[in-house]
Amino acid sequence: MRLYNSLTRQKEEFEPLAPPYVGVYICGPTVYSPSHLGHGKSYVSFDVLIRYLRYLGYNVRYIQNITDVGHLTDDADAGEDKIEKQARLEKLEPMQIAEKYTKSYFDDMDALGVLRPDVSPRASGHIPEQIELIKKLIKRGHAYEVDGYVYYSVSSFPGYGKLSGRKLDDLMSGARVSVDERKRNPKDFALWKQAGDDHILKWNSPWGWGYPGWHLECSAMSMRYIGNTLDIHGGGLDNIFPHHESEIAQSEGATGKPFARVWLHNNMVTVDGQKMGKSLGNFTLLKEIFEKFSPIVVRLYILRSHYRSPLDFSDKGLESAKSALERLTAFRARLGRTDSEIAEKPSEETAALIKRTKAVFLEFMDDDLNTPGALASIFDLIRGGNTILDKDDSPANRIVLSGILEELAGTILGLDTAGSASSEANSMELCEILAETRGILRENRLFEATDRMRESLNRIGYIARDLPGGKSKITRK
RNA sequence: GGCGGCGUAGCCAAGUGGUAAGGCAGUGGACUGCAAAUCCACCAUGCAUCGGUUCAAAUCCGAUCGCCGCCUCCA
Repeated sequence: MRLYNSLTRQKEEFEPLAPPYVGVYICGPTVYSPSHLGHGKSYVSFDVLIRYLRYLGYNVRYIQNITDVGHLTDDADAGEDKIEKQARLEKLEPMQIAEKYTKSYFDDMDALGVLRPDVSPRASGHIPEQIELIKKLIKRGHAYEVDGYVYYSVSSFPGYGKLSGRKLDDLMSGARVSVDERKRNPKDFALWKQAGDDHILKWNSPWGWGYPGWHLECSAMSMRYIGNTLDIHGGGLDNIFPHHESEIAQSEGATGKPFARVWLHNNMVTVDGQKMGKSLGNFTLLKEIFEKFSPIVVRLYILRSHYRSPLDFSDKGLESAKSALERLTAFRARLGRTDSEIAEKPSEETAALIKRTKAVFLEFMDDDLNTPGALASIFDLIRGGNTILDKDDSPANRIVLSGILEELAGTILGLDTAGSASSEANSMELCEILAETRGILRENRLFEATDRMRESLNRIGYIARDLPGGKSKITRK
C-alpha cells in the first residue's frame, strides 16, 4: 500500500517498523462540545485506514487520545482551558464535561460505523508520563523552567519546522508574537504551565502546581502505548502546525529517535468554500445531520471524496449520496440472505466480474486510500451484477455477489448495507407474507387494494415493488 | 509577507504523460395495470486562461486569473 507522507511530501510504499505489527496514533477530539461534520470526515477517513490495514493482515494497535485538559481557547499560553470554560457555562465539574462529550463523541462515531480505538487514553490520566517527558527534555537541554512554567526551546531542536516546511525566521516575521516575557524565544512553546487558584484542573509537579501544554499529551501517550517510533501518526491538516511540529520536537528531543515514520493528514470540511470550524461558528453538528440523513449516508458522503481533498458541505451533496446509497442497498436487498448453502457454482461471468471488481477496488485502496475510486468499482459491480441477475438469478450467483459486497463495501469501507440483520429478520418475514398477499390481489386485478397497500406501506417506510411474473417484493426504504 | 493546496459536465468527484472512472440530476427506449426498481442507449473533441516541452499533455514547465488552508484555538 502506498500512502502520502506529509513529512516527505510524496506517496511512499508503507512498511511498518516491525511487521506484522503496526502502531497508529491519531489525534482525537477535545471533548468540550458535540462533534460536527469535520470530525466525522476525519475519523471516518482514519477508520478506513485502520480497517484496510487489518484487511491486509496487519496487527494494528490503534491509539486515539481524548483531550480533556490543557487545550486553551486562545493564544497558546494565555487562553483559558476549553473544558473549564465549558464547565462554567454548563455549571458542571470539568470532568463531567469531559465525560459528557466523550460519550457524545463515541455515540456519533458508533453511528457512523467508526470502529473504536484499541486504546483511548485521556490526557488527564497521563500526567506522570507527561512530567517524565518534561524532565527528560530539561535534562537534554531542550527545555527550561521559569517561575513554575517550563518551555520548549525551539532553537535547541534543528529539525523544528521539517514537517510544516517552515523556518523559524519566517514564523517570527509574519505571525502574531506572544508577549510572554518569560520565554527566551517568542516561538518557544509551553510544556508546563503554572496554575493559579482559579484553575480547577491542576497537578503537583517538580515545578509546582500546574497543568501540561496541549502538545505534550500526544507525545507522551503515543510513546507510552506504541513506543519511541510510531508507524503512522495522523490528524487534521490544521494540526500540522504548531501541534504536530511540536510533537516531533518533544518526542525526538527526548528520545533522539524518529517519532513517526508516516504522517497522514486529512483535509477539511468546508462550507461555501470556507473551513468548517468551531471558531467560525459555521459548523453543522453530526447529530443535526442525523435528523435528516442516516449516518450511513453521511459515511458514504464522506467516502465519496478523497481524504486529502476538502469536502464542501451541502444538503444537495447529502441528497446525492442518499440516492447513491439507495442503489447500493437495493442491490444488496436483491441478493437476499447470505446464510444459505451454496448448492452450485456461480457462473463464469459472475466469477469474472467479482475478480475484476476486487482487483480494481484493491488497486484504488492501495493508492493512498482512494475511496472514490474504490466506490466506483463497487458501482460497476452493481451494474454488472444486476445485468447478470436479470438473466440468471441463481442462488450461487447471489451468494458470491453478496460475499464480495460484504468484503469490500462492508468490511473495508464500513458501509453496512445489510442493516442490523437480527432486528430485521422478523420484519423481513412479514414483508414476504405481505408480498405474497399482494401477488394474489394483483392476480385478481384488485388494483384499488394494491394501490392502497402501497400507500400504507410507504407511509411507514416500506416500498412495494411488483416484479415481472406476478411476484412482488416489499422492502424497507 | 512566508509555507502549502486547489480550479475536470448542471451538481459532486476519480484520473498526474498514451487519448476523460463513478455517483446524482436529465433525455430516449425495454419492462409494468399504473408505478418503482432494473437493464439498454444518450449525456465533457475537452479538464480556469494563455504560452512552452513532447510523437503524444487534464497530467510536465512558465506566466496569468480565481478560490482555499496554515503561520493564534479548531479534525
